[in-house]
Amino acid sequence: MSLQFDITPGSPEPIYEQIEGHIRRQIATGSLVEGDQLPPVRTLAEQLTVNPNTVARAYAELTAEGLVESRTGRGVFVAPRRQIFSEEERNRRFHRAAWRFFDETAFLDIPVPEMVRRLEAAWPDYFRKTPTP
Amino acid sequence: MSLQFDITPGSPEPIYEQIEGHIRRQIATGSLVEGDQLPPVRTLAEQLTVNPNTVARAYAELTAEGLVESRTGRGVFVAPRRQIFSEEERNRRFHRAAWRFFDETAFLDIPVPEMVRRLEAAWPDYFRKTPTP
DNA sequence: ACAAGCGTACTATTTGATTTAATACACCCA
DNA sequence: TGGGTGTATTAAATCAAATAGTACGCTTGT
Repeated sequence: MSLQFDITPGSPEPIYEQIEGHIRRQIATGSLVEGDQLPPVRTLAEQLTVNPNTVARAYAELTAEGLVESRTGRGVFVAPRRQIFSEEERNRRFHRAAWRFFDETAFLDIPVPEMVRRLEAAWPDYFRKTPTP
Repeated sequence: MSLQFDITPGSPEPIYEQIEGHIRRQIATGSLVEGDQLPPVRTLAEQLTVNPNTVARAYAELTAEGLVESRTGRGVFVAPRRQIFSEEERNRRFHRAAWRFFDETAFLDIPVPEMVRRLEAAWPDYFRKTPTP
């Protein structure tokens, strides 16, 4: 697959994290499914005008997370979707995410019920982004 | 006030952002209210074992946001709570916060209704944190 | 008027992460 | 065997974060 996306070189978010983010989202939304091959390191690097090491780093971290699998000499493939985190870890992560969300929206003066309504409304939009063609 | 909190030096989040975060949260939750004076730059710097410049940077950004006001020669004080952002900016920020939240929770395998329920449950907990004594 | 306490500004330096660069190696498959 | 794959290594360049030290101007209380 060609993995159509661009990166923002000047961004405070490191390039390798941007790459991870794009791929995570594509897996989360089903644009990439189990068994799909990611572009070769050198190919994606050329496409993004970026050093192969940077792409390799992104792939390595996704591999460490268990989201993708690297089959040596063959390529990197989307892993079967399984329970990645323990119950405790999931709670920790949810808590962190929720607090960050509150931190970022506390000064928007949006009442909680309205906030929840807008979140529910935003979810399908997030999920439908980059739909499978 | 003494602003009891610590910072994590090894963290990927810069120290000045950690300081901003703590103060923003205290304002958001009412632990700090309009007119309250923040600790002097040098005092907070000593308390956190951090360079005064780092604290000054945090204060400067909070001032730029309009959350606090610097009265020259007197100190930095919590500003009157007003509408800080335009409608458009508020929407932009909500959208960004929502997407980041989805990014961070997409692999937790929590169904959306459960997610919303837990968010609503977490809100009072967030708000009651560090209550006014 | 003075001194103490406050925010602010400036320059210089250190430190660490990010990114690029250039190789090199091992594996898989036609 | 050869081309394509992931991976490892070392070196260098770049940039933001943080520290250090100093200085200036403002306000307040004496």
